[in-house]
Amino acid sequence: MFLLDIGVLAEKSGVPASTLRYYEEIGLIESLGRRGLRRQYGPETLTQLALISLGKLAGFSLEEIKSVFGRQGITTLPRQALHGRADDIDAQIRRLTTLRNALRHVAECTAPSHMECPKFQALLRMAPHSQPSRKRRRAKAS
Amino acid sequence: MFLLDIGVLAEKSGVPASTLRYYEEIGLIESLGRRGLRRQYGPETLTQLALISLGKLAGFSLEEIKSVFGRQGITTLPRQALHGRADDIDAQIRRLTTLRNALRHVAECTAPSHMECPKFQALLRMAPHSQPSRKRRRAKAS
DNA sequence: TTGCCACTTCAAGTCAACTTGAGGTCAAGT
DNA sequence: ACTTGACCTCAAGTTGACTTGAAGTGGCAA
Repeated sequence: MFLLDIGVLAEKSGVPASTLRYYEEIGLIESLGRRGLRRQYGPETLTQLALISLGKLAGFSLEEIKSVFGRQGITTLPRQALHGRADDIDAQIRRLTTLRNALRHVAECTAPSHMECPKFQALLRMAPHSQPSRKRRRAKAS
Repeated sequence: MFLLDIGVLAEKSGVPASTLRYYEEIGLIESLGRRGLRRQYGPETLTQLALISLGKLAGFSLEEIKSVFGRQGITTLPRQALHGRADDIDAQIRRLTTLRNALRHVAECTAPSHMECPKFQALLRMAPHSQPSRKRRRAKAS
C-alpha cells in the first residue's frame, strides 16, 4: 500500500496531525480515503507540505498558498501569475538582503550612534521604497 | 522644533497612529514628550520604524525586533549576536531562493504533473533541510 | 472478547499584532 | 468664548493559524 496514515505523514513531514486535519479542513491538502477512521494520504502530500512550509516562510498566507498550489499540487495558474509570485519573492529577497547588510554593518561599524550613521541610513533607504500590494502573513519555522 | 507630532510621524512613516501608540506601549519606540496630550517623537524614530518594518518583513516578531533594536535604536548587542541574526536572514534568503526557483521552474516546465517532476522534486529537496531554532512570526507589508 | 490506543469530531481556547469604539481633553482658529 | 478636530485612555473586538480538551470509534494483538 502506498498510502500514508496521518500519523506516519505527521512524523515524516514534521507537521502535527492536528495541523494536517486543519489544512484538510481549509482545503489546502486532501486525504485519499480512510482506513477505519484514520485519514490516508498519498505520498505527493509530502511534497506539498514542503511547498506549504516554504510558502509560509516566504510570508504567504495559507489562502495565498492555496491559490498557488492547492489540494491538487500546483494549480492551473497561468505562467504569468507564477512569475508574478516569483517576482514578489525576489522583492522579499532584496528586502532581506538590505536588512542583513544593515545588521552586518552595525556589527562592524565603530560609529557611536548607528541611528545617525550616514552609511547605515543609506543602507536602510535602499529597501522600503517599493511596497508590495499583497498582504504578507506570518511564517513559522518547524 | 525638530520633534514630530504623532500625526506627522504616522503620515511620514505610513504607520497608523494607533500602531505607534501600541509600539510605544510595548516599548518598541518611545516618545520624547507631549505637547498638550499629543506625543512628540524625535526624527530618529522614522529610521527606527523603517528598521522595524524590515524586521517584520524578515519574519521577526516584535519581541525579537525589540531585542535587537529596542527603544534606543540599535542596542548594545554583541557583534556575534548581530552576525547570528544576519546568518538567520541568509538562511531565509536561501529558502526563498529555492521557492522562487521552484515557481519559475513550474512556470516553464512542460511536464504534465509537477508534483512528480524529478527536477521539481530536486528543487524542493534543497531547502527544508536546515530548520532554524527560532520562531518566525508574521510579517505584513505596509 | 476484551483492551488498547491512535485516531476521530466539534467546540472552545490561545497568541501576536493590531484595530475599533466610547467617552474625554486640549490648543488653535473664528 | 466657543467650536473643531486631532489627539488621548482603556477595554474590548478581530484575524489567521493553530492547539487543546472532551467524548467517542474502530482495527488489531492477546
